[in-house]
Amino acid sequence: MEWTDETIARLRDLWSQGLSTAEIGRQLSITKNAVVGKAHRLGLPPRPSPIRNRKTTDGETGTTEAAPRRKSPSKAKATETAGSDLFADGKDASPVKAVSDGVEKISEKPAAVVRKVPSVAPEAPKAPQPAAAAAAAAAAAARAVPAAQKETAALHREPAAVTPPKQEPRVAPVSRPALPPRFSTAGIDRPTRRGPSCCWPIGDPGTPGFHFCGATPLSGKPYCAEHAAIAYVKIRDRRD
DNA sequence: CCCTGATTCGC
DNA sequence: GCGAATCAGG
Repeated sequence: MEWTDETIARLRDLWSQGLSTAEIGRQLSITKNAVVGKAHRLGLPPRPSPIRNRKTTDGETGTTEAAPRRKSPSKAKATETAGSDLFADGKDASPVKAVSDGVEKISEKPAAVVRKVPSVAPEAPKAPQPAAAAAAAAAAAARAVPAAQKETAALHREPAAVTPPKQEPRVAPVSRPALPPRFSTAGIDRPTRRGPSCCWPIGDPGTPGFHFCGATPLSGKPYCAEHAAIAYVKIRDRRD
């Protein structure tokens, strides 16, 4: 992973918006582990952890030993680059758009939806805490959507034709080259100019045409005026 | 099971 | 510094 200014800016932004690490990872086409790891290294404020504070400031139990770790890390590491050729050949993800046309509601850019939800609070768009809370709630809501649809599908299940989707609710159940997100930002065009630039994603992350807006952002915001309007205010029909 | 974030530690 | 493996709670 090449941590450019843009990716770091996006990480920071998405992180502060309260998106889950996995969600951020999906947008950046990296794993949640990478997101968390980088966030820590950047000293980003930790968000409410689902687990208990394993380490209190002080050793209190003393017997806090549970050291079963590592099995064969190098093995998993080795396969890392092997799968990348999946989309390295001529086949790109061009059919994605066409196929996803009818199902994009439940699969395309879930975070984009999330991003504009907290904007429904016109009073305090600046307040970090409420915004983060709203974003978190929105994220939960976004997750609930596909889940609800899954439930509905289950309820109306036909005895004849049932295709067990198993998981991946965010991904269209239709045949599509399931995004091969392993795509470094290396090939993505980035602003030649140094300094702040709008990091609004254009296109689908991980696909060949993906790039960032690159326009001059509002001061203090990671997006330009146009995209900041979409990101922070107004719930509107957005078309890329 | 699924999800989440946190931590560890080989690279 | 990076991130997969792992842990651990909901």
